Amino acid sequence: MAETYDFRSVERAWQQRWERDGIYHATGDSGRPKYYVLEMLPYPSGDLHVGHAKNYAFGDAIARMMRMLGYEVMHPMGWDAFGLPAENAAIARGIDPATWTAENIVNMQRQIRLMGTSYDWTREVATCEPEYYRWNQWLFLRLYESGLAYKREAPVNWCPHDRTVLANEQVIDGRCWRCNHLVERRNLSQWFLKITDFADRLLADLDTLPGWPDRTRTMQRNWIGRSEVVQFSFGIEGLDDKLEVFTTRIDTLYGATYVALAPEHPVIPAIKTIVSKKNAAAIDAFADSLKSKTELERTSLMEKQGLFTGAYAINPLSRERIPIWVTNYVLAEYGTGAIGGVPAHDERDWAFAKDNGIPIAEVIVPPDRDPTEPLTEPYCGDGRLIASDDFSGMTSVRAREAIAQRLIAMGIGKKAVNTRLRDWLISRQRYWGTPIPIVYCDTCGEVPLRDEDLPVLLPGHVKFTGEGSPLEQIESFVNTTCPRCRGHARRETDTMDTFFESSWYYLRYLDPHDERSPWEKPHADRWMNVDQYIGGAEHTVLHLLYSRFFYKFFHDRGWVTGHDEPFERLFHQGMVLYNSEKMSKSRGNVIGIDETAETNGVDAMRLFLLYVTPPEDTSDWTDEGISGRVRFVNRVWRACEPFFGRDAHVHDIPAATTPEEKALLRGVHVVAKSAIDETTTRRFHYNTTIAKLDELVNALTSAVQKLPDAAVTAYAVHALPVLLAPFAPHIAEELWHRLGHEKSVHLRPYLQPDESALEVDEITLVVQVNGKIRARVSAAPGLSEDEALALAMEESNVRAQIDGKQIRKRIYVADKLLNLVVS
RNA sequence: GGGAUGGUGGUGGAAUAGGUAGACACAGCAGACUUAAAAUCUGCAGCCCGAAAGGGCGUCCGGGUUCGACUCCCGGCCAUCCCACCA
Repeated sequence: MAETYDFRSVERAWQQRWERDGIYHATGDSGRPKYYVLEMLPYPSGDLHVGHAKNYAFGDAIARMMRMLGYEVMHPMGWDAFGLPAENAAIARGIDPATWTAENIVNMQRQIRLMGTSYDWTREVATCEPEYYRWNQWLFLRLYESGLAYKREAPVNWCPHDRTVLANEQVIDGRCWRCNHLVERRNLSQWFLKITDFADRLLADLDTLPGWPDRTRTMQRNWIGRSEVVQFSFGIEGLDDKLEVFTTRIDTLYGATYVALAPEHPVIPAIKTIVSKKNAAAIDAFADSLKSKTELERTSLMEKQGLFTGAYAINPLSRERIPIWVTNYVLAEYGTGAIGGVPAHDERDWAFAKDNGIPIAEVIVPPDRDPTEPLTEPYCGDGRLIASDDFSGMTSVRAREAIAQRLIAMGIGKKAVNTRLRDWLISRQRYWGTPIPIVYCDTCGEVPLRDEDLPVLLPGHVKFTGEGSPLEQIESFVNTTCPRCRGHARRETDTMDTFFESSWYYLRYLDPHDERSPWEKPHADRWMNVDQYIGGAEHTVLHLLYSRFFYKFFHDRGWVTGHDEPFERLFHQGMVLYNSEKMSKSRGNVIGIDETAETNGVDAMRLFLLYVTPPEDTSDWTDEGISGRVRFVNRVWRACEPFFGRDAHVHDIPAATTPEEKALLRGVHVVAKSAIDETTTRRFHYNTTIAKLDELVNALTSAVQKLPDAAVTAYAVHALPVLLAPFAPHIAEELWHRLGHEKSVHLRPYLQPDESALEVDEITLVVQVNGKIRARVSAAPGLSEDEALALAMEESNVRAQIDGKQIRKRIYVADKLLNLVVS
């Protein structure tokens, strides 16, 4: 009685059964080797679409494969639940951020369950729960004690109308995204984490991560931006102050024709005292004109602008007197905020000097051609120095060392390492985040809370006026007592950047209900490090760098041991388009999980997402494409259906006699080999495995017609659910039970490929003459070279090609190819 | 400007130690079943010449190494992504 496959009821029924039986729970004491596979925890934004589904289908396939290969698999899921969208929903629609977030979590949990994923839900965490964020605060206190958390003034984007700090993403064309007022740069007192202390290790240890994509490692290297520099000082004519600058090209020092300062440079007030009133006023006006500009505008979008201050610096080696300028192109936040301008040998300095009438001056390191020929563009390469006193004649490499030593000997220079990486600003003047556990006491000043004071609870049901941080306006939150002197104190009202909690959540999963510590070390010892981390490439720098920083801190404290990197292997899955276009709500072209599960089924969706492209590539969701996988699922069902209810507990590999039988048996083992190889090599190109599954099902469909009683056919039917289990878990389980098996197919070992089943008994020998294919002959494997030659010579085509010529050389690749070189 | 990655039929892709290019699928065409359609099943299919046998060309372009190159090397072009005045 043919019944069609009713994926809707089958899929739902098995999801409930798996959940009830807890088959994906990792206890940690199974005695099997561990494998920790982790997908980046999602932000609970509302609804999932097939782009998310690709990530989960992929991670789940790996988790299921590893389980079936004998590992105890840690596969947790949770919610990166603090953040701005919840607060915006609160402001826009009057919903409490906690409520909005909780509703989204419920919905997304449902959707992720609906995908039939094998998460261990007993380990679920949500970062907005006090049970989670109290450990944020606890970790903050440990960082504070270690001197790694500190407060200082920093320039930030400030909207004068809304009286709040804005994230860079909230500044659109220099204006506030909500009120459209011009955004200013303002110095505010902010909390920072001293990630720069770890710069050298974060850089060097990238070499210990061969399982990361090269591109990601390169980007982190560039982001950290380590350079070895010489730092030295110019004297200022008429002042005792020294002007610290640094350079990677100290060999060009004799070519400096000006010094350029950032407008915020601390020496500027002193300079204003020694120049004319007119100059001083001009300096202020210039600084004001840049004040409203964001860093992006000041650097990338604007022309290089500058103003001569009226003051002069003295080149410490040449003793030349050179003008001091203020400019927009020198960054206050990088290095010392001042540079020596060498127009002849630096592109930016060249452009600036030309625009502002500053002399290019002498060439110090001429290019390899005629040194008397004037430069038409800056020369930035190395060379042999001229016009540099006793350094003349040296190569750039030698001169860099010699000049550095001279400056050091003069007591005004040193070698230093500079990084582009800046300390991590974690303060946010927002409500929906972890309160920073610091109070400001009227008498003791800045005081950290004690561990027993934690958690500092985020007050609920706050009013959003849209002006400033809501926490500032809640008296009962702000006013507190000092843990040191019991006097009056005010709480810090800034909250933490949400990247703080996502920098260590992978450890909380291991011990999610612990009330005495963020995690107990034995759990970390059992499960760390994450063996395979999966997530989007957009987190290449921030999240992955912060997590590495935190893990190194934990390692230094002895809270984790082993390799001091959290993620051994990293995989960036590609995104999903719909008909080659980005999915977006405004376009109305989002393919949701609910709809596609309803119309096509979850197994078809999972198979399609794994099949269209290798997982790292961008895939294109098309209606035709998904219907191809729906057809495949139905074909699987039809092939197995005649065997339902038959007593056929087939486990041993049956004898296969005819070529068709052998091919079918081989097809089964080819799939098993492919699935296992893709997993163990960590290539994860399951698209090729599924293609081989297609071939197997095609062969099986015809075998069910032509060889319904062959032992091999029944064997293949019973093998199919096992092979399919990691990729299409529902139909695999349903078939498995219909075929008469009791236990879940997901608790079985994967099918082990058998060498003799994989053997072929006929090969195609390719015969080439001078590298061109002239014939293909079938033969039994194991041909000798002479036998191959004899077979080749039976082909009239081959004989025609070598007729009248001499065979000069024979190349024989066993069972594959014979190439005859003739002339 | 710097860096990374990639360029294969109408389409997505396969070819993972240099050895049958285009597996598998989608779209297409033809046939079977059907009153018909859908579904399903079978077959065809890189391009050019040829009735066929067969031949020529073919993995962005140009060179090179090799008996043999999608694969390795050199030079170019194009695309995508990331960073971009970092001294």
